Amino acid sequence: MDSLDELTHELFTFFNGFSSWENSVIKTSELSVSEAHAIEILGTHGQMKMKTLAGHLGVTTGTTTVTVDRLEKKDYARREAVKEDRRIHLITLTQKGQQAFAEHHQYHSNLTEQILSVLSVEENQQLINILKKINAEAF
Amino acid sequence: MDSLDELTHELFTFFNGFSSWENSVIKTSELSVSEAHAIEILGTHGQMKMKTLAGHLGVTTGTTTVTVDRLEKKDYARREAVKEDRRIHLITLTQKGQQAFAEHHQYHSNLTEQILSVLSVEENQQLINILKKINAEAF
DNA sequence: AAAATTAGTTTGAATATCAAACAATCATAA
DNA sequence: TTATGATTGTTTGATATTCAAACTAATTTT
Repeated sequence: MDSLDELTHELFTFFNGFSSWENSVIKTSELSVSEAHAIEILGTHGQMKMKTLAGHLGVTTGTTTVTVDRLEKKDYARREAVKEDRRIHLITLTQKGQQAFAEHHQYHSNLTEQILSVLSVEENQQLINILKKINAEAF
Repeated sequence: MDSLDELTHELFTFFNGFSSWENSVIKTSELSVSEAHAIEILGTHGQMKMKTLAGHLGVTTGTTTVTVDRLEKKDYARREAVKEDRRIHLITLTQKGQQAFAEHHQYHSNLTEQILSVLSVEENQQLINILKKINAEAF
């Protein structure tokens, strides 16, 4: 097996491990996968309009309407009117939504610690360095 | 921002980039996400029974029945009887299914090359080394 | 002011998913 | 060897997810 194949294999094994970990974490919450993703985006980037949220989620605005409806019903988010343009609604996390975001972030930190525990200090630095490069340039 | 937070951020940025890349690749095909996942698992591990496939997919056997029905209808996979135990069906990729798997694998290689292009030879080696450790021990 | 554009919602259809009930087959124990 | 129990996979009924296209309301352009 050449180096390209080897890296491909390790990359996708890693990705799949991450995926199933993420899914199992979400299943412990009261949220669906799409709701959890919306909360993560809103928590990370702050309030935004429907169209921007749809863009981040990679789905249509129609789908996003439904997701935000459910989040609103469960009191994780709310729509806020904008005076300057009454077509626009800013989606904002409620207290409960921010709480859920914080909890989810804690889970992420836990996984990172788990990963760190199998790496040396030097490897940790290498990994940060490499990920920064990839994130900035590769996608 | 401490080192743990920094790594958490880079890890999940990387994971999200990977996710949306994977989804956009699947959207170019005639396959749904769940069908593509099933093909990837069957292509990687070879033929297996429903229950094992369901386990790999992280869904119930009921859901897997539906997925395999569709793959069979589109001629990507077929059920094979087992003489020793007639309850079991081995799910096998057809020629067309293997073709689809090969194409998908090619996409994966392309992404890996894209990632490699922003790394030095040394960083490439570091990344393989680190991923191997994580995949073997962390999840 | 009319026409075109934009933001978001609704609708109708296909797919995804689960839990629970079910049918067929196999294994075990009396 | 039969009766009981366990396993494998399918079906069913319900809810969730998603999209494209039609639609409404508001804003911008001409």
